[in-house]
Parts: sequence; structure tokens; C-alpha cells
Amino acid sequence: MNIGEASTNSGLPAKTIRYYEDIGLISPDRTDNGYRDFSETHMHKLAFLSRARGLGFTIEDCRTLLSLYEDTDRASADVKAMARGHLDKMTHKIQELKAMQATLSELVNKCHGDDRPDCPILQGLAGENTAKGIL
Amino acid sequence: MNIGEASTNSGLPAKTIRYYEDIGLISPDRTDNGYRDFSETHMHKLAFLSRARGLGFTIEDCRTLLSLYEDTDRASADVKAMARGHLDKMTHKIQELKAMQATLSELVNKCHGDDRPDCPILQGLAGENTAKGIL
DNA sequence: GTAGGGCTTCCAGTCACTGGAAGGTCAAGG
DNA sequence: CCTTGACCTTCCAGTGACTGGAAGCCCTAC
Repeated sequence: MNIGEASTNSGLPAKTIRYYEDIGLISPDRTDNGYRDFSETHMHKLAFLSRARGLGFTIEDCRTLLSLYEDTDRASADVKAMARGHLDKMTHKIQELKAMQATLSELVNKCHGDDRPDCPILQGLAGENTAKGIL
Repeated sequence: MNIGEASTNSGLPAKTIRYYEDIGLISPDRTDNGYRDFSETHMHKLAFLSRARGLGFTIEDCRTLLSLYEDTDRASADVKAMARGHLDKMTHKIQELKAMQATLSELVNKCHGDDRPDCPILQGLAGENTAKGIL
């Protein structure tokens, strides 16, 4: 299977697949003409990578996960620890975003949004928040 | 005020302030010895930038916001539209992260996490999800 | 005069791709 | 046999928003 088909089947752009080879995540065979040739095993790995990336794991996490996946002697505790670490980061990120969202929407609600220059959003950003300091 | 003090007062790393000058967000004066010299006005801008970045606005958003801030003829509607656009992106991002979080925590909960190799997390990533397809 | 801390510039690296140029390969149609 | 077009190859550069580090100047204190 050449890269176009591999791309279609895995949902990963061809560029991304080449990049994954570049950084050593996969090493597809080559046909005589130099084209990459993806076996079923490689397709499984691409699908694995696509899912892991889709869950927000970093490339280095994916490298580790792939090696755990291929290591039949792994301890599931190792995988679980990684996943939990990643979950913690996600939870933290969500909290952060929610805090930003809350602050900004408060400012947005205060802004009448017409053609006059008076703007509580800019005032908030400038630190002129006369009410309770939300920033 | 030189860059060290400006950094302390604004909470922005000196490197970041230099970077902001590089990309034309601020243009502090220079003293005879070549050191940057930050006026009160510049410090206000740095504080503004720090808050805007803290709310997740991109650098280009910040550039626009700063110019609106300095334009006393602005329409608050323009600011509000930007802020709303940004809020939408944040909301979207939060949804995305929550979806990842939900999927991954489901897998984590299924994983016993001991020294045996059997691991629902890896199985899920590999697409061997025998239950309802959560991935 | 020398030690330290702070300042300057410039270059390179981060992360995970993504775009584009220049060129080789292959199957179909004329 | 030639061309056309879709595919593939490699390599280089750019993204966003910094961040780290090297090499060297400036200023103050001892």
C-alpha cells in the first residue's frame, strides 16, 4: 500500500506520515521505485498513532505508547500512569481555559458594543477595572 | 526604567519584552548606553499585553487590540466582535478537550493498572475496542 | 582593576506539522 | 512513442510565541 492509500485509510495526511517516518515513529518498507510500502502492521501503527494523537498525547508520549504496545511484557500500570499524567494536564488546561472564558465573557457582557468608543473590555485589559478586579 | 524593572513590573520575562519589540508591538526609547528605557506609557502597554495574552488572545489579536486601545475613535462593537470570536474559539477548544478527557478517562477506568500486560488503554488505542466504539 | 550583575545582539531550538519547489514514476489515451 | 496528469520522492522554509545560550558591552562596588 502506498502513502496515498495509507493516508486515506488512517486519516493522517501523507505529509504527517512522512514526518512520522522522519522522526522514527514508523519505518515502512520501500518498493523498487522508492515508494513507501505500508503493510498491515504499519497500518495498525498509523491507526494507533492517529488515535493517540487524537487524544492529545504528545509525539514523545506516542513513541512510548507504541513501544509499550509492542512490548508484550509491559505492565499495564505503566500505561495507566502515562494516561493519568496526560489526563491531569488536560484537566489543568481545561480549568485554565474556563477561567479565561469566565473573565472574558464577563467583560464582553459589560460592553454595549456599539459605535461609541467607550469599551469595558479595553478598560479591563488596561487594568482600569473599577469594579472588583477580575483580571 | 530598564528592561529588568519593566519585566518585574509587568510580569513579562525580559526575553518576551524584547521579542515584543522585535515584532513591533512596542518601541521603547533607548538611553545613551543603548539600554531600553521604558516610560509609563510603555509600561501601560506591557500590562495591557500581559493581560490580553493571559486571556489567550493571539499576538496578532493583541496588536489589533492595542491599536483599538490607542484609537480614541474606535467603536466598542469592533472590540466586542473580536472578544466574542475569541470566546467562541475557547469554547470550542474546551469542548474538544473535554471530549478527549471523557474518552481517555473511560479507558483509564477500565485499566486495572498492575504488572500484567493486559491493558484496555492500549487496546482502545489499537482500535480493539470490543465494547461500544468510544474512539 | 576586577568581580558581579545587567544589558546588548544574534542564532538556534521548541512542537507538530504544513506548504511549496524541483524532479522521478506510472497508467491511460492518442 | 509521446504526452498528460496523478502520484510519489526529497529538501528547505515557515508557523506561534517564545526560550536558551553565546559573545560581548556597561555599570557599580570593593
